[in-house]
Amino acid sequence: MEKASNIIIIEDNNYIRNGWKTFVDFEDDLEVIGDFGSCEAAFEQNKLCAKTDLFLMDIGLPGMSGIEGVQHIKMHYPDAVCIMATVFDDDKHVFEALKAGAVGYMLKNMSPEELISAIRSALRGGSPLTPNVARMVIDVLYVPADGQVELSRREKSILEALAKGHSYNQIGKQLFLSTDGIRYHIRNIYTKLQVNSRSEAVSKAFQNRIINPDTIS
Amino acid sequence: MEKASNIIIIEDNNYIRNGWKTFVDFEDDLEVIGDFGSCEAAFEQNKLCAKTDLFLMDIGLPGMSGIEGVQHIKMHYPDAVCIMATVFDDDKHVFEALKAGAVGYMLKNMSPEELISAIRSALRGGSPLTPNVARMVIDVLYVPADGQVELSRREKSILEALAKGHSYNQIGKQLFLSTDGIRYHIRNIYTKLQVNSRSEAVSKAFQNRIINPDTIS
DNA sequence: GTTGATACTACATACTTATGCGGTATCTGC
DNA sequence: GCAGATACCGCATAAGTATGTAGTATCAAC
Repeated sequence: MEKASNIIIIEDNNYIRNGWKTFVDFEDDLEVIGDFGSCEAAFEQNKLCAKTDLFLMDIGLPGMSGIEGVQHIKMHYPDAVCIMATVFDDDKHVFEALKAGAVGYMLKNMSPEELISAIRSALRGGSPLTPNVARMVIDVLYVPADGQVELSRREKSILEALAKGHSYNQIGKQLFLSTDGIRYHIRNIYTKLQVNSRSEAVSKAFQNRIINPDTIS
Repeated sequence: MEKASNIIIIEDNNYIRNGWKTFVDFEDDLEVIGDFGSCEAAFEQNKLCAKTDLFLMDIGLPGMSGIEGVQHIKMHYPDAVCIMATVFDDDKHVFEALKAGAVGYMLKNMSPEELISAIRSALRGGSPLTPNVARMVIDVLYVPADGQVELSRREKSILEALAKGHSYNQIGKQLFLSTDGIRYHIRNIYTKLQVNSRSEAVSKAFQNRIINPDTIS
C-alpha cells in the first residue's frame, strides 16, 4: 500500500480543528501529522512542515493570517499544497487566497465527505472549489465576444514586445524589421484595438487576454 | 412547486445525447425542452432558445463549434448559462470555453449524479468545474509572493490612469496635481516596480494584479 | 529645533512615440 | 496585365516620456 499523505491542520477553533483531525485521520490514505492553532506554531516545526503534503488552514487566524501563511508555505515548502477553509466567500478573500497560492477554497459548512474528497483531489493535482467560489473565478476570465479582435501573429509578437517595454528600435532588431516597419504594424494594432497609445494597447491586450500574462518575461 | 428549469442539450453523438436527456428529464426540477446535434439546428429554434435557462453542450461539434456556440448564446440569450461537456481537458479548450462565457466545464466521463449536480449548481449561480480544470484556472491566478509590491493609493490611481492611456497632463488635471507632480509619482512607481517605461509598468500592474482589469474603462 | 521622511513643484534635455503621407515588392483574383 | 490587398520602408514633425537635479512644505520623531 502507498504511504499515507501527510497533512497539517492550522485552525484556531479547537472544536473545528479536532473535528477535521478526527475525520481526516479516519481515512487510511491520509494522516494528520500536526495540528496547530496558529501559523507561527506550525512553522516552528520546520521538519514537520517540510514533509507535509497538504496544509488545511483557516483564513482568519490570530497573528499571521491564513493568506500570509500560504505565502510562507509556497516560499518555504513549494511542493506542498494548501486548502483554505473559511466562513467567508466574498471576492476579496477568495482572490487573496488564490493569488497567494492556495489551490483549494472551501467553505466551513462543507460536509466531512466533501472535506475528504477536497483533500484527495487537491493531492491529485486538482483544485477543490465550491461552485460559488469557482464562479467568481470564472467571471474574471469571461471576455465579452465583441471585445475580441483578430491580430496577426506578427502583431501579437509586437504587442508582447510592447508590453515588455522594448522600444521600436529594439523590437525592430529582434524581428529583423526596420523601426519604421514596427511603426507600421503598431499603427495597425492601434486601429484594430481602437487605442492611440502604447500603454493603452498593452492594457487592452491584457484585458482581452490577447497576450498571455505568463509569457511576458 | 417551482417551475422546472428549461434545458437544451447540444451534442452530436446520439447515444450520449439521449443518455443525458434521459437522466436530466428524470429530475422533477429539470426539463429538457430541446436536444440537437448541432448549434445551427438549435439556434434555428429561436423562441425555444429564448426561454432556455441552461445549455448543456459539447465542445467539438460539427459546423459551428461549441465555443462559437457559447459566444452566440451569450450574445443573444445573455441570461442563459452554458455548461461545456467534453473529452478534452487541455488548457486551450478550457480557457477558450471560459473566456467565451461558459460557466461550467465538465468532462464527459462524469457520472449521471455529477451531471445533475453540475446543472443544479450552474443554475444556482455556481460554476461546476472538475478539480483538474479548476486547477488550471487557479494556476493562472497565482502570483508568486516576491512579485508583490506595496503601492500607495495615489500611485495606484496614477497607474490606472496610465493604463487608460492618459497623458501626464491629463492625469494632473484629474488629480489636481501639477504635471511634474505626476512625474514624481511615476518615478516612484517605476522604482518600486523596477521598470522604466510606461507600458512596462502597465504590463507589470496587470501581471501582479495591482490594478483590476475590470476597473479600467 | 533639527533631522529625516514624504509629497509635491519646477526646469532642462535626450529620447521615444504618434501620426500623416508617399513609396516599393509580392501575391491573388479577374 | 492590372486592380487591390498585404507587408514593409522612409521621412518629417509635434507631442509626450524618462530622468537628472534642485527647491519647498508638512509632519513626526529624537
